[in-house]
Order: sequence, then structure tokens, then C-alpha cells
Amino acid sequence: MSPMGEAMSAKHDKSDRRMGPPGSDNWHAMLDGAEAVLREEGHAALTSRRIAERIGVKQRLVYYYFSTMDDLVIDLFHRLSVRELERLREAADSSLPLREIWEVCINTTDARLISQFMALANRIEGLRKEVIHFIEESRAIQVDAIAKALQRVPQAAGLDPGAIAIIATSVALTLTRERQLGTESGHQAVIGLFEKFLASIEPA
Amino acid sequence: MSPMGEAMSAKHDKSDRRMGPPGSDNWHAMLDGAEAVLREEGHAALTSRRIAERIGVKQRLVYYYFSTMDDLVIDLFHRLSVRELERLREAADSSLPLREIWEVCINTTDARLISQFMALANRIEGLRKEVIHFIEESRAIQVDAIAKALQRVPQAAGLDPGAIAIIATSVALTLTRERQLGTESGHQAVIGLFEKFLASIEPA
DNA sequence: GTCTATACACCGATAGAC
DNA sequence: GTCTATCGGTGTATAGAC
Repeated sequence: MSPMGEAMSAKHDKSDRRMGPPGSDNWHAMLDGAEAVLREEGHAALTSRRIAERIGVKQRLVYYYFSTMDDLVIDLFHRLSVRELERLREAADSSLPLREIWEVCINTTDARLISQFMALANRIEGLRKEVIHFIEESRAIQVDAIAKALQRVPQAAGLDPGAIAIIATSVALTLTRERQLGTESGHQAVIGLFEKFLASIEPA
Repeated sequence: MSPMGEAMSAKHDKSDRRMGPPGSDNWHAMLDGAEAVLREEGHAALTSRRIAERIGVKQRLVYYYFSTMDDLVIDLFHRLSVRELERLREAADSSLPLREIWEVCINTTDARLISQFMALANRIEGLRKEVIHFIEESRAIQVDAIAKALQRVPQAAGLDPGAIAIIATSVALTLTRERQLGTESGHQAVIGLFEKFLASIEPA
């Protein structure tokens, strides 16, 4: 039972234990640490102890802010997802939306981080839901931007914005992944192709 | 297995301990078990104990055939890679090579398994090398098949086989991954586009 | 070749003091 | 809110018998 003096929004886990507020400084610091571990060491190293060590607190505290490690991973992806969608919306609102979106996809995506989340999503049901939601939201933003651009160029009639969105994000992810793995053969040709396409439907 | 023939080539690990022969029945059984675990439970569950349990031997035996778990993972990917490249070469040698290759990429690829290996490749140097090798080999097969097909259709002049290969494999992987995650919005449009393209450069 | 047994590290999660 | 302390479990890897 909650003590009377407590805020209405205080969180509790299943055993009704008091928990730290999402969005607080420590909560963010823990997700920052978790994100760094995931980027640099992979998800096998994503443990409560490693996170605590990295941000200079004791392991027990991680469980004050997240009731399980799976919850932490889900919150981490959710925070990242919100930020990424915001970035996409900003790009879509710029003067050259398609170029900006392409730029975001190909230059600021961390394919290593994504591969960690994809691997985790096979196991963590709640994460899978978040991933699907992100895929659908980000695609909607892209499809909208592409559709608007196509309307302005008559010669683009018949092109499907949905298909273009899937092709572009797929290729961007592959190029980023391969570049970060250490192989880039054939990349220039396909990048050139996309830039030519961009120039044709979104003249600078 | 050839008992005598192994004598000269007997493997030893760093501490000069004798090890089981790669390619033997047990060696394959262990990799079979590892592959199943990776598919069904993800790489967090890929442990020597779990593999042993699955194929009905004791945990110790795994270390008779593989000196470390990382080595096992590398051998597993290598075996898979050899099989997959063989399958691609067969498809490339068929009467409708592009259709066959597309079919392999989009229908028989296990995106979950790939995501596990990709996540592991960030950490295991030797695996990363194997992955890069596979990417380059499979792309070479595809580029070769695409180039041959393009030569036969005059209206395809100017198309870059390397760019087409990257686009096709990227899209195939994305569609497979999303399908296995549980979302398929927009897939039909892009599949239709690829089939139209296939029909134009490789008439049935 | 396959086993028993074990050393040792690390993990998630909890109890409860301050 | 942060801590000390701890439980029970699982992991990699090795020693050495048969």
C-alpha cells in the first residue's frame, strides 16, 4: 500500500515496491549508460552491474528505477524511438525534406545499435511491439514526405511512395551496416543512383 | 570418419590439448544444436550447456570440439555461409537465375538468425571477417547473374548490376525481417515493383 | 571420446538498514 | 533515494578419470 504522502504518479512494481520516477535525472543517466554499453560492448554486456559502474552508482539502484532489465531495454528503445521520430519529422518539415531524410538515414544511423535491438526484439515481446510501432511511424512520415514531393513533379506519376520509402530505408540501412562492418564495395554506384533520383524529384 | 587419416591433422587448442575433428558427426550435431538454439531462443541462450543438453551429451564435450564458444559461433556461421553460397550458385545456374535468386532471398532467409549473427559480429572479430567475406561472395554471384541478364535486354543499357544487387538484397532482407517481426504494410507494392522489373529483364 | 567434478566469475533480483 | 549484503542460478573453461 502506498503511504498517504506520496504523489499520485509514483510508480510501483508488481510487488508494490516504490520506484524512482521515469524522466528523472538518474533515470536518464541510467539509460545513457545502457545505450553506451549497448553501442560499445553489445547486449551481452548490458547488465545492471555494468550500467551502475558506468554512471557511478551501486547496482541495487538500477532496480529502483527499472523493475527488470527487460523493462529497461524497452524504455531505452522507446526513448531512442521518440527522439528518432522527432528528428525525422524535423527533416520532413525542412525545405528539402527528401534529401534531409536520406541524410539522416544514411549518416546518423548507428547500425550496430539497431542490430542489438533487433536481436533483443526476438526475445522480448514488449520490445518487439515498440520496434513495430517505430517502423510504422517512421514509414508514415517518409511516405507522406515522398508523396508530397511526387505531386510536384509531373513525370513522377505512377510511382508508389510506399515502395520508394521501403527501398530507400532498406538500402540506407544496408549501406550503413556494411560500412560499419568494414566493407563498402559497390556503395558509390547505388548512392549515385539515389542522388540522381533525388535530384529528379526534389530539385535543389 | 576416417580414423587414421586424422592423425596428422589432429587439432590442438592453445594449451596443446587434443581436440575433436571438425566435420565429424558430433561436430556437426553440435553445430546443428547451436543453430537451433540461435533460431529459437536467440544468442543469449547460446551456451555450451544448452547445446549439450539439446543433443544429449555432457557440457564438457562441447569443449572437446570447440576450444571456445566464440570459435563455435564462427564455425557455425562459416558452415551456414558455405551452404548459402552454394544455394545461390545453384540459383544463378538455373534457367531463370534472377527469379531464383530473388526467391531464395525473400522466402528462405531467416532474418531472425541473421540478426543474431549481426549482433554477435559487433563483438567477435573473427565472425566479422566471416560475415564480410560472405557479403562480398554472395554479392559477386548476384552481380554476375544480373550482368548476364542485362546483356540480353537492350533496353537495360546503363543499369548498374552492382547497384541492383545491393537494392534487391537490402529490400529482400527488410521485407523478411518485417514479416517475421509481424508487420507487412506496404510490402505488396514493393514486391509488385520487383516482379515487374524481373519480368522486364528476365522474361519467363 | 566421453565422462564426473569443480573453480571461479558474473548475473538478476530481493531484503532491509539508513 | 541510496546503500550493504546476499540468495540462487548460470556461464566459460579446466583437471583429470575411464
